Amino acid sequence: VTTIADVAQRAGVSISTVSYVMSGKRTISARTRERVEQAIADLAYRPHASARSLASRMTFVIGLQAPLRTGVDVNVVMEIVAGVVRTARDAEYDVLLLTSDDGDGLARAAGASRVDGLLVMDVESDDPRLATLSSLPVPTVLIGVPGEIRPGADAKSQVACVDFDFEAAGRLAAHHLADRGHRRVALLGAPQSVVTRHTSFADRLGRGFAAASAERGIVGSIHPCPAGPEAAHVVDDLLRAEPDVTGFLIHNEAAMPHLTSALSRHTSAASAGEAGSTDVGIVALCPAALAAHLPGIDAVIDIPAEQIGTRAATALLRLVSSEETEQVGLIEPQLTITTH
Amino acid sequence: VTTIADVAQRAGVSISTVSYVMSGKRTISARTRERVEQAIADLAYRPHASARSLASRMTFVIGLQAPLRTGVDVNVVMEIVAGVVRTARDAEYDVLLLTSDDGDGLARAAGASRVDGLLVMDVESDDPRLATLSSLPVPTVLIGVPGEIRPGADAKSQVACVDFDFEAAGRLAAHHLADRGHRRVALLGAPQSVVTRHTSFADRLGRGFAAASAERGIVGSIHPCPAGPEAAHVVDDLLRAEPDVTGFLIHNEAAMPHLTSALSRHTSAASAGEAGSTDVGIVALCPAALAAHLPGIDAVIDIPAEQIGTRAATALLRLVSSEETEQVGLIEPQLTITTH
DNA sequence: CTGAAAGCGCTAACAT
DNA sequence: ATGTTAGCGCTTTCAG
Repeated sequence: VTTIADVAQRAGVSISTVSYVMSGKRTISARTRERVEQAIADLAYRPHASARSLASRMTFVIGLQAPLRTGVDVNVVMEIVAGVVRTARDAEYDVLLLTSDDGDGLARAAGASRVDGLLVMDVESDDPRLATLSSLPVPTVLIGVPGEIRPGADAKSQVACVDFDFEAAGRLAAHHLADRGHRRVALLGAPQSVVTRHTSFADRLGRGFAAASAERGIVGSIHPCPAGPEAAHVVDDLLRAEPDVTGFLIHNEAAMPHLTSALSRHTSAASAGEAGSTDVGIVALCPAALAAHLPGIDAVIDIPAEQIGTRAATALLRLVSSEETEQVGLIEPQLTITTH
Repeated sequence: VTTIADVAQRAGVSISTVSYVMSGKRTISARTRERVEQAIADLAYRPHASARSLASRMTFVIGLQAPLRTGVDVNVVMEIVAGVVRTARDAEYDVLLLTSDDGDGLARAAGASRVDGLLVMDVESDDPRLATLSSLPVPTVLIGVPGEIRPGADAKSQVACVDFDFEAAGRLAAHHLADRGHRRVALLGAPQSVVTRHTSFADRLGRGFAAASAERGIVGSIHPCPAGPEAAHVVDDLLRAEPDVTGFLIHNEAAMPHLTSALSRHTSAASAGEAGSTDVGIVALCPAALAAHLPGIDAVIDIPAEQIGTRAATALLRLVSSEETEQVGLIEPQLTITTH
């Protein structure tokens, strides 16, 4: 409960001097600075955040709207959040956590001047929040790329966004599988609910995968997968209906272990029958750490989750300081061959 | 950027009247109230959070320190966080997200009067933060139970805490296995790092499991498990060294599928040898949703993660309003027999 | 039942 | 290089 006045008194200076030594916004003689800093330390003084923000019109807080549903992608969400928080902290910012199901959380936080900027995760291709966002009094960065925004489109009035380039990842995987000689490939992806909502990343991944398959003249199909062991049924059904599908891109954290084991089950069954003829290829799209020990995977496309958070937060902090920033920041996918 | 003065002017009343209609702290005539509310709606007025908090000395924000590491327990952490945020929102509070690796985040947030209260997750048995906490200018609730605190101990000056009763869960599981006739039981638990840190829940779970095993005259051993497929090795090694261990309590989200499949592998191998003689029992300790589809599990002890968050937040909000609250709130475990 | 006015603790002109 | 002071937008006495 010590105020700037207490510090000023103890240091024998005016309160503005104290303020200025803290902000560095004007030159202070070494001697006074020293005395003030001493007083601050002695009193363990902490400026009152609300007072500061009322006077300066800066809160040093950013809002982050995250999907706190359980199920898919928890690891990725958590790492992105961690990246955001870390980056914010490095810039002396704190993070206010909002959830996707808190309808007007964004408007509330921004309207009450509780935050200097907003980060929105879990974007959908045709996201209804987009309209609202542009009318908010603070800058916003999306983590995800809504449908209306295409890299290269005339960038006026677009909301800034940052994300992993799922479309490129889909293409990369399809090309890799085609290169390996697979003629029929399948994307085992996000749960139906995610697809139905047109969650941005699922749409983009599918689009890239389909486009590259077509381009290479191979047949690519897309199959939503539920979380947990049920995912194995999708594999079973698929391979029963279309036994000649040999290339797979799997992208579903919660189903990953079940997908790989179901696939390897089929592989060994098949090679037991006619040895050597089965040559299944599996590309996993997930955080590298998660894929590291999964058996049966031929290649991994890493989702650098924390980096996504870092990059988004960095972009937002630039906007907050009214600096320029990329309109669409896509993180390029990288495919790593797994050696067993 | 509309202020309370704008509203007052439009409604033809004084500033204080506007303030009072919003707070309900004094009786207002129906007519004035109506006009003011109309003006508020017309102008889409939002009180400035900092101004309000500077004047009222309340921020309507609580701080939540969460472990954003990836790996163990991500689902549980996320659900707890979701419970906290939801509960806070229902009471018109927002949540400031701090991370465990942000050393003085708690002191900073509290010292700068950025929050009205603090929620601390990821407590260790002998947590160094405890000393600091009691000196902070805001009330605090721990999610987890540090070693010094025992239910029933003289409750002065203790920090309030809320958690799932892991000790009781350990006991419950051991008793269940003993009831089923298992004479040697094993706890396949958290990774080594968590145990080494003396994370509160791991300590308590092990303590309860060991105590109840002793009480029932059966042999109980405890085995940390790494996340991912390596967890299977722990099972293999254990069963090679001690083939007569037949009862298992498994508690490690990230290893769960690998543990169950490793165990069932051994089970079927054994029963192939001498049919009928093998009678393995597995109790899973994890969110019920996660265990729902896992094969080979005989019983589940649910970790009601969201409820933990809800209860902790509720306790904190009571403290913030200077109401009384439980010193130690332990959520009782419940064992459910799984029917396949 | 309603107004006027004194702060809340700080920043940023405006002085010197 | 430092001090003085007018607000920032709101809550809450104090005064009708």
